Amino acid sequence: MIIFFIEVKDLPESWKDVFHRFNKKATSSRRAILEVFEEKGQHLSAEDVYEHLRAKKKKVGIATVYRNLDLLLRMGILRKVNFGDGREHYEMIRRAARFHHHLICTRCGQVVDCEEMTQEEEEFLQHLRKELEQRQGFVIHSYHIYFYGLCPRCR
Amino acid sequence: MIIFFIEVKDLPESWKDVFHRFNKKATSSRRAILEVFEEKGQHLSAEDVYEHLRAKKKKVGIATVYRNLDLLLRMGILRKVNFGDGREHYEMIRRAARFHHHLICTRCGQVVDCEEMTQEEEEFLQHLRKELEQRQGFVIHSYHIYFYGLCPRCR
DNA sequence: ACCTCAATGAAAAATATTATCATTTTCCAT
DNA sequence: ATGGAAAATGATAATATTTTTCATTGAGGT
Ligand SMILES: [Mn+2]
Ligand SMILES: [Mn+2]
Ligand SMILES: [Zn+2]
Ligand SMILES: [Zn+2]
Repeated sequence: MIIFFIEVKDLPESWKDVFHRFNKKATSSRRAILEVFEEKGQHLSAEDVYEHLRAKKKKVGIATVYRNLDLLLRMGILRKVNFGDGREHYEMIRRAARFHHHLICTRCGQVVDCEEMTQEEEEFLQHLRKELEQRQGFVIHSYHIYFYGLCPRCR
Repeated sequence: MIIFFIEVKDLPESWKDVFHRFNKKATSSRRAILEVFEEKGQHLSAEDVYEHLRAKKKKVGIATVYRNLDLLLRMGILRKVNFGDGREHYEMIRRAARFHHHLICTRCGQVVDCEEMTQEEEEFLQHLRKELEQRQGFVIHSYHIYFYGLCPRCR
């Protein structure tokens, strides 16, 4: 019985292994931050994360939030997105979820994820990427497309 | 003779007309800022512009630089680009120059313009844009592709 | 259980951007 | 050209965001 209890408690936390792989400690702050992203979704600023943590009665200093957002970024767990509102936002990169772009309303700031990508689109971007790698001598790890316009309510 | 002189002096300054069209005054600060972009090229931060102005002995307050970068942005003369370095950069949108994307080295921060776009690429992006407009109900005015990776020296 | 060093919190500092307001400049009507 | 209204500017203060500092805490290996 006790063994069973331990198992179900530890199983969802393969984050522990991820941190270990990076020689980083799986601290409660780090887990709590990841939990916020898993529960509260995308496009969170440092302040957003900080507020969500407070709401959950998990006290984490704002400096620690910044430090760990940067760490998770370097670990490839988060990616940084910029919507031109003067602060950085982060979202989780899930292997499960499709890669996506962003559609931004330049009037009200609304952000929409563009998830569906056709096979054709996928191929095209791979092609463009290869071409750029050759032309510029870069190794390209990722890309990000932002579309700007007016949302249904603002147009 | 005099008429000729006036003509060649005023001709390059159709900026005057542009400002007039927007009911904005063609002040010396604004012209000086545009001159910096014409001479010093792309990817300038507010501070960069400010420094270039000082170097040219043209004294413009930093607040005025910020105000006018924003104005030129709204007028569609500049576009804002973000390379994840904590400050906003601006570059001129020239009808003459080709639209371009950016390739960013995530280690050293180097930024490369990707200018050449094939007919195929152009068509593809128009297609994607149309599709998104339908699907999301947005009107899309522009887009921007960022590629991230390692530059030849950092790879 | 102990020990070491990474991680953290609180606060100060550094950066970047925006707001305020008195003064100056532009530009339009005379 | 001159005068005047209104916009634009400069200096500075204020705000917002992110980073640094450093004493204390806690994670994880032994
Ligand atoms: Mn997203
Ligand atoms: Mn560019
Ligand atoms: Zn909108
Ligand atoms: Zn590099």
